[in-house]
Amino acid sequence: MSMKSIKVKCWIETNGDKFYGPGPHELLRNIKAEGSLSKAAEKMQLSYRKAWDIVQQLNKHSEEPLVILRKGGKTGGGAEVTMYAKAVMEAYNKLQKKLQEVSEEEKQLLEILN
Amino acid sequence: MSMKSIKVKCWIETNGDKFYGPGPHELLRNIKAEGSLSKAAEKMQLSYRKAWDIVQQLNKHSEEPLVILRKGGKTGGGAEVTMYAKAVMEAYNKLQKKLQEVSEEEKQLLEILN
DNA sequence: GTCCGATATATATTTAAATACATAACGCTT
DNA sequence: AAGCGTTATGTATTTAAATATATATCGGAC
Repeated sequence: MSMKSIKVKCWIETNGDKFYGPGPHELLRNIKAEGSLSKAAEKMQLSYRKAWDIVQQLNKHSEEPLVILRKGGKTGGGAEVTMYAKAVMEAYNKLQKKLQEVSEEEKQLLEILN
Repeated sequence: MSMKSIKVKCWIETNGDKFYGPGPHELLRNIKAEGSLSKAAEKMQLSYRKAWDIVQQLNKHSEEPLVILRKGGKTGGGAEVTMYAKAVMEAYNKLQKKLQEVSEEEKQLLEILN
C-alpha cells in the first residue's frame, strides 16, 4: 500500500514576490512566544540572519509593521509582533485550515491513487 | 498600494516524500503534448536528467505506471502518459482549481493586508 | 551493419540558498 | 565606564539542487 496524503500550502505574494507564507508565519508565532528574534529563530532552527531578513521583508512590504525590534535596554532588547500581525496570523490560520479541510473533502484524487 | 494576491499549491505525499505536485504535473502535460521526454523537459526549461528522475519517482511510487518510456525504434523512442496518468492529472486539476476558488472567496486575509 | 533520434546513466560543474562567523551598536544596570 | 543580552550587518563558508557534459544503449530503417 502507498499511504498517500494531500498537502496544501498557501501564501501571499506582492508584485510576484513571496510576502507571507508558512515560514514567516512560523517565525511570527515564535517571536510572539519568545519575545526575542534570536530565540525565535533558534526554536525553528533558522539562522538569525535569515530570520532578521524575513522580518525586514515583512515590514518593508506591509502598510504597517508586523514586528517591532528593539535593541539595548535592561533586557538587551527584544522582538514583538504587533496587533496588526496578530490579525494577519489569525486570518492566515483560518485560510490554511479551510483549504486543508477542502482538500480532505475532495477525496477523488486519493481514491485514484490508492 | 500593495497588489497582494493569495496563491495556493497542493501536492501528494507518500511516506512524507513529495510524490505529485505542480512540477510533475506540468511535466506530464508536456509529455502528453510532445510525446517525448526530452522535448517535454526542454519546453519547461528543465534538464533532461531531472525530468527523467521525476518520471522514475512517479512510476516507482505508483501502483501502475504514469509514464511509459520507449527507446529505439523508427522514431528513436518516445514517452507517453497512461490512461491512469490522465485520470490523476484531471483529478489534480480539479482539486487545484477548487482550492484556488476557495482561497479567492476567503477574502478576509487580503482585506487586512490591503 | 551503420545511421538516427530518442532514452539511460554516471560524473562534474554551476548556482542559489542557507548557514556560519565575526564584529558593531544599542541602552539599561551596576 | 564596564558588562549584559539583544539586535544589526557584512563577509565567508557550506549545502543542496539543478544543470551541464559525456557516453552508452536501444531498435527500427536504409
